Amino acid sequence: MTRHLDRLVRKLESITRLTEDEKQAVLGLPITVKELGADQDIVREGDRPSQSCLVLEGFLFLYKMLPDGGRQIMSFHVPGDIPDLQSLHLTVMDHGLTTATQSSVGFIPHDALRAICHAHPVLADKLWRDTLIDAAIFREWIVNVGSREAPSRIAHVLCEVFLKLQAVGLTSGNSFEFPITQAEIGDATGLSTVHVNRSIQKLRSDKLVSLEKGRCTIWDWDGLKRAATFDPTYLHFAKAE
Amino acid sequence: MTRHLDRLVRKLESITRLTEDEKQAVLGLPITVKELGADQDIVREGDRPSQSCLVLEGFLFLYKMLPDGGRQIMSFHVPGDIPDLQSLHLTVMDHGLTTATQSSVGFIPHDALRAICHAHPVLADKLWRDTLIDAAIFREWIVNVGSREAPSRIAHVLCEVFLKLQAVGLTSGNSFEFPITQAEIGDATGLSTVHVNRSIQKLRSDKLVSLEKGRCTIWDWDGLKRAATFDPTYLHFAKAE
DNA sequence: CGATCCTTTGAGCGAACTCAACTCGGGTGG
DNA sequence: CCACCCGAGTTGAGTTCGCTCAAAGGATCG
Repeated sequence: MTRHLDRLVRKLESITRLTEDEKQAVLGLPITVKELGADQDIVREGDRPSQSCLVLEGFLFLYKMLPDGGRQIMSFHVPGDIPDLQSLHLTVMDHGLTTATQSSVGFIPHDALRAICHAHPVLADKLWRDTLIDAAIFREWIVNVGSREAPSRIAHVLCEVFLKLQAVGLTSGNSFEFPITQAEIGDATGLSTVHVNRSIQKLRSDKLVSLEKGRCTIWDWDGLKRAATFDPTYLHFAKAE
Repeated sequence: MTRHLDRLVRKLESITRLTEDEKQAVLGLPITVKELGADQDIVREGDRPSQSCLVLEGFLFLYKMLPDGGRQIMSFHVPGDIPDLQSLHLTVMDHGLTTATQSSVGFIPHDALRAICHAHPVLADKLWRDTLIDAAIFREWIVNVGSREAPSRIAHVLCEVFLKLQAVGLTSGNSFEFPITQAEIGDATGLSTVHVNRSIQKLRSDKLVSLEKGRCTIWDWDGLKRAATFDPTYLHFAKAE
């Protein structure tokens, strides 16, 4: 239990400060752990879940299906994230949540979250902050798909995932696991699979990054940031504020 | 004072239920009203505001400037909205907030908001919900700029603004004030001004909507929704849940 | 009654799309 | 053990949606 909730504590400490008391409260949350394969829906559009999902291992993403059969991915989630914490106060899911890879997730009942929030109002503010950072990421994604060229969009996603993983200690040097297919990258950036492929080749030939066998290695962080016009302010890490 | 805060009460009642007690608490918030012309920045990227802004009259939008001089608008805001409520828990602004038109706005100190949240934990949850709905709107905008064709993107924005205005009683029949320039619509949808113009002509010739002299009239709501692939679920109105 | 901002139109260009085929690697079963 | 299959990545060619550049009409206002 505690071992799993450590992931959440670490994530929260990357975006805020927790008192010892709050830390204990988080570690005391009830959690049910579940192993899932790739491409498993955790919640679907229209669901009314009574629990939220803490990522323990693997990659998840939020998405909406389009009438024409297309799919728009709206965020990637890594261990420590609670991708559907919002369902605590929004009854009906307006999007789906799926595993991109084999994953381990923990479910925390809404009742327990509500209880902890009312018992620790300042901790509630910090969970609120977490959802506000998710919102800030959505805003940045609007910029990404709305105004950047194809290679920049992809570079931006890579910068973001790298920093999110680094914040919870899941990078090794300049590289990290990134088992996301080019089709998924396309759904996240509003590009066709073919164009994603050619754009990645561009990033590769510019010696910025390599992306193969489910692993991403950043050869030139400054160059990648520049290509992405990436500014990490929107991630609102604690150490930056 | 109370007269101004009525706007906020009405907005909150469109997305949640307020007890009499909570209503009184909201109406008791301190507020400083200010009249602003068009194109006035209220907060800028990098600011650390100590108050949030309640829209009383007019249109506001959130935006980010791009290195190339471009601008991405990430949301439009109408009376009753608190576009920067998030600054309550995110120290540094990662975007700007500007008036699109002559506007009247009220400023509410963060201290007062924090106090009301800790005194009324359930009301705090409802304000949290409000920010979560904003996040849901950002998600839908990712879909909008990421996967829809030009006329659909514009139609979608019109559907959204119409329902948001209707929820606070600011539509008259099938029409509403929409004093947003085509250049701004372009910045919001990731399209060039020229292409916005041609796309609006398409919507017009399809007899869906007219858009002139700062007013939008919807001739065929179902057709417009269809063109936009608009599903209002993401707005999370109280009556729908 | 210019000045200015917004909208509209025309024409050529380019980024990204679609369709289609081929490669490569890992798994599975005969 | 190899043949096959399937999913993911890659490549080529033609097309299209939306862009840029440029300029001409309205509308509104001092």
